[in-house]
Amino acid sequence: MTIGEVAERMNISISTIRFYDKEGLLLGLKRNKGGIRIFDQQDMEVLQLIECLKKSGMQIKDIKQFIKWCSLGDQTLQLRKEMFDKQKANIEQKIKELEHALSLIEYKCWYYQEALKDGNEKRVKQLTPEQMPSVIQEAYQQTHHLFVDKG
Amino acid sequence: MTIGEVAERMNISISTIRFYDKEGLLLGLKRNKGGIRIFDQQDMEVLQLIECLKKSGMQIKDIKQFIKWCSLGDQTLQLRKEMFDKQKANIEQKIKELEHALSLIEYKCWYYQEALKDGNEKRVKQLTPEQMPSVIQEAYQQTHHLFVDKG
DNA sequence: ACTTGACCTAAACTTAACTTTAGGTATTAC
DNA sequence: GTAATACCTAAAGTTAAGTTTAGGTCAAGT
Repeated sequence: MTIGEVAERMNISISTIRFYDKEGLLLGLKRNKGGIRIFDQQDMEVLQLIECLKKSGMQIKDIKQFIKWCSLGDQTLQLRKEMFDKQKANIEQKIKELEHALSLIEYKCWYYQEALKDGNEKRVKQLTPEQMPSVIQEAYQQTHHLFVDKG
Repeated sequence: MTIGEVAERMNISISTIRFYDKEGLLLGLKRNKGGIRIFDQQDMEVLQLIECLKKSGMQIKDIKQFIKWCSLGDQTLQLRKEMFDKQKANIEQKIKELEHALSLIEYKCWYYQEALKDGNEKRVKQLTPEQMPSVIQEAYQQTHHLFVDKG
């Protein structure tokens, strides 16, 4: 496959793929006699791995390091394991933070929904936790130290 | 409180706080006669809200927009609600992506742990899902289309 | 009086991850 | 044969979210 086909299939831009190649993330990528990149199934899989690791918050330079380690064989197994152990902890932490943020946002969604019923924030602002739906109450109790008077 | 005290308490750098102020995120922040910023409890709460929204992936310009809407009163309630509804969907999507990435990473952690027992990847590379621990099997089945031959 | 420390501003710099531009090659379509 | 396409490189530009720098004010301590 050519770069254009890969870009369309995977929904990544052509320039991004070339950028990854330049950065050394696509080790072993073949070219034809004219210098044009030819992608096979494995190259596609590397690209998918890159996208997944990026979504996990890993930086390009670390993905590059990992890919380089892969090419160096068994003596880098320990390093690769440590990298993933660390990344696992990173993701778990991120998920926790997002869940916490979600609590706040869910409270806010409910808050504004109530405020809109009245056209103003007076009533909802004065509600005590006991007067909130239990789902919101939980969100509120996790995050109410964050709430601003202004709403 | 002064900027230095706030920075230390909240573990944000002084320059970041000044940057937020310059960007208009700290509307209504007072100064003393010498021009020095004086923070009260409400300003701290706004800062906490900013940190939380940032962690949720919201951009500074959107946080700024929200804060501006707050200052415009009840006619912006609908807009504020829509912003949070949208942000709620964003976070839920992000959590899903992270959980998917976590599956891959958990598989990788297990993979390298097994590989290290042998000093190479030969055995672990050939295992079928039935031969994996069930937790890993689930992760594998969600993500095995991503795996590269090289490990 | 003078030095120190905490504050101030404006403006330049930084970093990551791309994207855009400018100029060139090679294959296919008419 | 020439025009349109899809590819190529190197280098400059972009954006977000800060950080750093340079130069200045002000209050407190010695």
